[in-house]
Parts: sequence; C-alpha cells; structure tokens
Amino acid sequence: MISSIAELISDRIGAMPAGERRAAQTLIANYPLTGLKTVAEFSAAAGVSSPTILRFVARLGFQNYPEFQSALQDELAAQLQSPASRTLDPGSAGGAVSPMLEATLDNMRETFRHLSDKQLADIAARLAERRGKTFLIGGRFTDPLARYMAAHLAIIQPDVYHLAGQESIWRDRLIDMGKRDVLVIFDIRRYQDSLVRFAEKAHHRGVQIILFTDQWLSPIARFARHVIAGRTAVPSAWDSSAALFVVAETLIGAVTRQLEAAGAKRIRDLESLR
Amino acid sequence: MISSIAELISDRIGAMPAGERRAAQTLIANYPLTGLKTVAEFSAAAGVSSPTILRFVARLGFQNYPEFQSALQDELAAQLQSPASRTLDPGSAGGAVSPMLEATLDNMRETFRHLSDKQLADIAARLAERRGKTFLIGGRFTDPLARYMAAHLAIIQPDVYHLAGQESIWRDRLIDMGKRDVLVIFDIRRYQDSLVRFAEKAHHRGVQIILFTDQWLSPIARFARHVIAGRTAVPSAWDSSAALFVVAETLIGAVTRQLEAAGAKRIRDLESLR
DNA sequence: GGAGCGCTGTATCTTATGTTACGTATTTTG
DNA sequence: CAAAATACGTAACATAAGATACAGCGCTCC
Repeated sequence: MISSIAELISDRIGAMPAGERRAAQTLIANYPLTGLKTVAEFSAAAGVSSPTILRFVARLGFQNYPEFQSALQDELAAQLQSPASRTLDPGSAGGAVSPMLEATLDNMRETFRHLSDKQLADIAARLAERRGKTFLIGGRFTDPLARYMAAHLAIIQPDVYHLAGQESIWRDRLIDMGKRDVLVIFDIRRYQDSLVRFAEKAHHRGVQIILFTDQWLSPIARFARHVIAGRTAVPSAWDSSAALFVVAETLIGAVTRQLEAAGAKRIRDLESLR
Repeated sequence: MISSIAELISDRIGAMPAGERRAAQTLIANYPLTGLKTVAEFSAAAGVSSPTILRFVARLGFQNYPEFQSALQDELAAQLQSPASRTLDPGSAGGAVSPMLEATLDNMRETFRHLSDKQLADIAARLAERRGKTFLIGGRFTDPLARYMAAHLAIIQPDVYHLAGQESIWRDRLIDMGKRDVLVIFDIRRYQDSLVRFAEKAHHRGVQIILFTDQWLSPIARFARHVIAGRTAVPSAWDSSAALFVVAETLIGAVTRQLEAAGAKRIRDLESLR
C-alpha cells in the first residue's frame, strides 16, 4: 500500500522519462520542501523546464500543481502533528534495508559507549601534536578508511603519508619511521599477517601505533598505544566498517579543531594553490 | 534573541489589533502550515479578510507575502533536515564527541528515510545484473568510498574497476565504456569539475550512472540514472561521508545476496587462489 | 540506416494570486 | 458626548504564477 507521496514517487520513478526522473530525484533529495515552492523554482532546482515539472506532477495522478501542493501540505501537517509517525514502524520496512541500518546504528552506539571522551581526546591530541610524521595504513577492506583519514589529515598538517601498494613498498618506509612518529593502522578480520608483521617491526622502532580494529581485536593490539575497537556485525555477508568510519571522522574533526589556528592558515594556503 | 518566526509572533502578538491577532493565533495553532497556503486560504482560516493577513505579515517585518513564505520554508527546511535539534538535550553531551555521533546517526536515519527499499533494490539489481562492466570513481574525499565499494564488488563479480589517479587516465578508460556498463560516482561538495565533465562524457556514451552525492545534489545528478542523496552536515569543519558509507555497505550487502549462488562459488574460488 | 514515436523546451496565454485604494465601522480620546 | 484616528473589509488592479500549444530533438525499433 502506498501512503505517502514519497513512496508513490519511488514506486513510479523507474517508469519515468529522464527529465521527470530528475524532478523526482530533486524532490526526494530534500523532501518535501522543493514541492512547496513554485513551479519555476522547482524546475530551476531540478534543472528542467516548467512543463516537465507539471508533467511529472500529472504522472503522479494530480490534476494540477496546486492539488499536488495541497497533498504535500496535508502530509506535512500530519507529520508535524505527530512526531511519533516519523520514527518509522518496524513493520513497514520488512525489506532488507532496515535491519542493516538498525544494526549499523547499534554498532555505532555500542562502539562509542566503549570509547571515552578522554580516550578520543588523547588520540586526537597525539595526532595533532606534530613532533614527527604520521603514517596510515589499512588492510584489504579497510585501506579506504586509511586513505579517507589521510586525505583529511594531510590537508591540515604536513608529513602525513598513506602507505599503499605492495607490502615491500611499506617495509621500505620503515626506515623513515622513528619514536616521534605515529602509525595509524586499520585492521579487522580476517587479520592480515602482512600487517601484523609490519606493525611489529614499526613497534620495535619505537613508533606509536593507533589501531582501529573490530571487537575481537587484531593481534596488532599487542603493539598498539591506542586501540579503537569498533562493532562490525551486521546482517550481511560482510563485516561493516561503518562504526570505525565514524570514529575516524570524529577524530578528524577533533584534530582539526585542535589545529584550528595553524590548520586554518594551512587550508587557506592550499586553497590559493589550487 | 528571536530566532524563529513563531517566537517573533508571540513576541508581538500583544501589540496587535484584533484582526491581526486572530491571524496570528490561527497561524500559531497549526504552525507553520497555514502560512504556506495562499493569502485567501489563510484569511478564510482566520476568519478575516486578505488585507488583514497582509498587514499582519507586514507588521512582522516582511516586505511582502512571498518573502514571509520563503522565511517559513527555510525554517521548516532547517527543522526537517536536523531532527536532532528538536530532541537533543544539551546537558548530557558536554564533550565534543557526542554531538558528532548524534549528528551522524541523525544523518543516517534521514538519509534512509529519503531512500525507499525499492530504490535500493533497483540499484542493487542493476549492479548485480552483469551485462557489462562496473566502474567506480570518487572525488577528492570520496574516492576512498569508491575504493571500498570496488574492493567488495570485485570479489563477488568480475569486471569491476576502480578508476584512480590522474584525470587523463580515467578519460582514456571511457573508450571501454558503453551502454551496457554502469558507472558509480561519489561526489559531494565541493563538486569537482573534472568529475562532472567525466560523467557527462560517460553519459553521452550511454553509460548508466549511479550517483552518491549530498543533499544539495552534485550537478552530475543531471546525468544520473539513480541518485542517492546522503546527509553530510555534522558539527565539524568537514562534511561527513558516513551516511553514504552506510548506504554503500547496504548496497554491497544487497548485491551480494542477489549474487549468492554465483558469488559464493566465486568467493570459494578466490579463497583457494590465495 | 531510416521512419516513427516520445520526450523536452520555448513561447504564449490564461488564471488566480497578491497588492492597493478607498469607504465604512469601530474604538479611543479630549 | 463628540470628534478624530485607527482598523477593517470590499472591490478593482497589476503581477506573477500555472497551463497549454507547438516545434525540435533524440531515441528506439524495424
């Protein structure tokens, strides 16, 4: 059964021509606000012409544009009056989406529950104090997380390096690492031997290791100065790195805040270089 | 300090003549819906004449009725986009961590609220049906997401390619792309011209584009067959890609499920190769 | 490769919305 | 109690909004 206009749209969006689909996507993207504006504004936002908007509305079954707007307003009114209806009832979902989202949200809450503010502040402080270099590395599936963090950190401070490619390539970088340096490692099951060996060698050189891992803890935890254990279980064939991703973003934000003064100048300098 | 229009009204309602006060009360009674309707409807609801409504609006400091409506819409937009502001208790948080987590969780809920099961299923089906090749590419900060998704998809099906490095390198890959192929693009603010140009060219070659973007929609949405608009606002200097990350994981899970039979065999084959 | 169909945008028209002018009613003040 | 000022509604107006007709373009299918 189709109750809301949003559902109606996503039900029929597949059978729409390109222009009307753009209209639909624009409306859904910030629903329902765009639909409350004038046809001209709607069409401009979607990058199509006014008649396309009107055809789109007609395809949804409305006689004219005002009727469509009234329907949106009624829906909005119902929504605003009972905020409860916004927290979606579990029954309606049914599909494969909701369980995945719910599990992910739970994972994040759990991950942060086991993570004190102080711990995060300590790690952020360590990343922000620029005595030495910062290296980041990840495993097979978590390497993108290392890249993501490196991409941000490299903007607000110098000497940030993402270790990529062949194992032999990282190993050679060990020569540059010392006790003033920090190594951020992402490693979740199944833990990679190559990463463990690398971590061990770095540890022996006095490098401080910050480890992002799952709740079962990678063997690298043994060498790590700081360990962040994220929940990874979701109803999927794969483990989820989403909780670790959010921790990474939180740290990026915290480090940025600490380097505000120096960082802001650096960002301006970078902008002017582009 | 007066922030919302509702506060503004209740601040001045005492100094209003009878007719305008009725208008004010009617608006407050089911705020802000009545204000989004036409002057005629508003006046009918309040039991006064149209000019009274206009005088009421003028007294609030607006130049004309449309300006008043725009202000209401903006307010509504802010409210709908961050449900957090409606529930959040300032006391519990304190530290810098919790607001970030809360915002991220809200972003995810909001993102999925605008994303129907059917839409996700359609995209997953498109990714799972292996008529052609699958290409993934991302912007400056979102490229890791493309990598993450590519790393998973490449395991369960052949012909998955992540486009990395120089722009000139991707462009050369265009020659391999046709209408049977799918291009997954991640692009959030600030949108990259190079990516837009690339998307346009791919689109002209008939490639189906699946776009991950933010709620303001990258210009690439114009060329995209499917658009996923994730919420990115967090209390940080950076935008958050976490919501898009979770959508990506959800899709990976869905595609994996669809390819279960074929995929399981492929995974076993890969395992035996390691 | 060609013919047909369908989609989209430009330009025009019509509708209805917001706005203003003015006369009447009501309230307030001297 | 009278007179003035303010508030309100009716009606006419101008403007901007939505609707439509039509032509061009791209796409699909034969």
